[in-house]
Amino acid sequence: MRARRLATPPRRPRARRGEGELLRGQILAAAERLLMETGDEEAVSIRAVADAVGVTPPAIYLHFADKRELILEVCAASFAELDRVSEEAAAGSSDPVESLRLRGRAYVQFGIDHPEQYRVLFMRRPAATPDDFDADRVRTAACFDHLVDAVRACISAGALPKGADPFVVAVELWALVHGITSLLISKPDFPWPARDALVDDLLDACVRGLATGT
Amino acid sequence: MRARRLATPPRRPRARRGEGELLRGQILAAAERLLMETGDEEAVSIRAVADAVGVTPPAIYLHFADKRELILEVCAASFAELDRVSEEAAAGSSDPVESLRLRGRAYVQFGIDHPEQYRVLFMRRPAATPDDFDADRVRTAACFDHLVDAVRACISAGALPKGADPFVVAVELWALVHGITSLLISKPDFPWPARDALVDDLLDACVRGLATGT
DNA sequence: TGTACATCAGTGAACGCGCGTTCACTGATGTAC
DNA sequence: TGTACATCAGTGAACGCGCGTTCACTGATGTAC
Repeated sequence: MRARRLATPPRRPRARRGEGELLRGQILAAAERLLMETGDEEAVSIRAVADAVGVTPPAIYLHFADKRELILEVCAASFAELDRVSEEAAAGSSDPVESLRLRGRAYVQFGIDHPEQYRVLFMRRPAATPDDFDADRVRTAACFDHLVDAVRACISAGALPKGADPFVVAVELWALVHGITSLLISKPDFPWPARDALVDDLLDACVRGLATGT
Repeated sequence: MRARRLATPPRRPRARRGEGELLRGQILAAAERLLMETGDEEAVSIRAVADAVGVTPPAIYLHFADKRELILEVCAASFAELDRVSEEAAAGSSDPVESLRLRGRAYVQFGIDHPEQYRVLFMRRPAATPDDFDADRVRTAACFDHLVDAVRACISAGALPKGADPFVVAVELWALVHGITSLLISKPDFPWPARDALVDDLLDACVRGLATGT
């Protein structure tokens, strides 16, 4: 999809001296807003962001080295947000398995609410440059670690076998909720069963199955 | 990623009269090969395909209305291939649960072997036009129906409860293997546990859990 | 057996597009004296 | 209190790129007479 250009983009008044950093925040906000509104990473071009802020394209380069850096920063914010809503939801119950359910639901809900961010975070081709990879890995791990902790809590509570590897179980649960989330995003017209029930049923079945495993 | 252009693309000899259809097949083959080699849908441009075949870009339009139609046809072939390898693998055991395991493994293996095709089929933004959607839905369903049948076999064999809805269970199992497959593709550098064991464990846990469900 | 002709299978050049990025510049604003 | 000046926060125009697609054409090939 190509971006539509405004005939006369409204011009933002130039920042006063010492307030140049204001633009940086506005660029990030505009980039995220474009991602939400267009639902298309391709539409978030340097020119489109500049238009949205009311500034000329070269002004972007006063605050970001290149396009990669801009997108990366937007992703970092989304990662933080996903981690935040997951933690918040998980705090909704003191029962570790119920907490895991809530966490799973929140994860899927984040994907539904921010499909293009989710796509960039988890469904994109891995970046070509090592720099991107490092940043990606660190952030994935940060978010993932909380899930591993949640699995440990289930093991401690006896809902999962004492001998279970928390990391492996976390990977399995991640794959599970990611599978639901990404399919909902990619195939919105498929006749899906009720979403929350799907998440709950599958998580429950998995936890039960792992609990009774060989 | 931008495609590199060859300085002097080798020229394909013109087909003889009545053999114009040969080019169609060569175009499809080249498009699929480009998808495999570059691992990037963006690299499969009309010009790149034409270069690969040894023909000029307008020649493509003698056989395909536009780019969309060309990509769609490549996808259809991949869908058929995925269905074929799944069925073949599933035939490897007469035990319905073991058969399901084999099917799951084959599905994941297909994704690993054809990451860019898998991405186009299952991880892409849903197409904007109704035409694309229809074709997509039909093909998804064709492949999906075999999974529903496999679930029915498990129910008949008593491995899953008599009251289970085969469609819902199939959706859950699809989400499960898709989750593993798509994460392996998107995050190849994540420290994944052994792949086949992951698929088997998760599928088994899920089937056990569903069997002992409320 | 020869030749005019229709057709098939393409070619070559160009269209307008949006993209990321660079470069030389400008004009308002605060500050030193 | 006034003014020269450095600096900050941008602008305007252009670069070369690859893209999908269109259009007028051409040259080999088979066929009808």
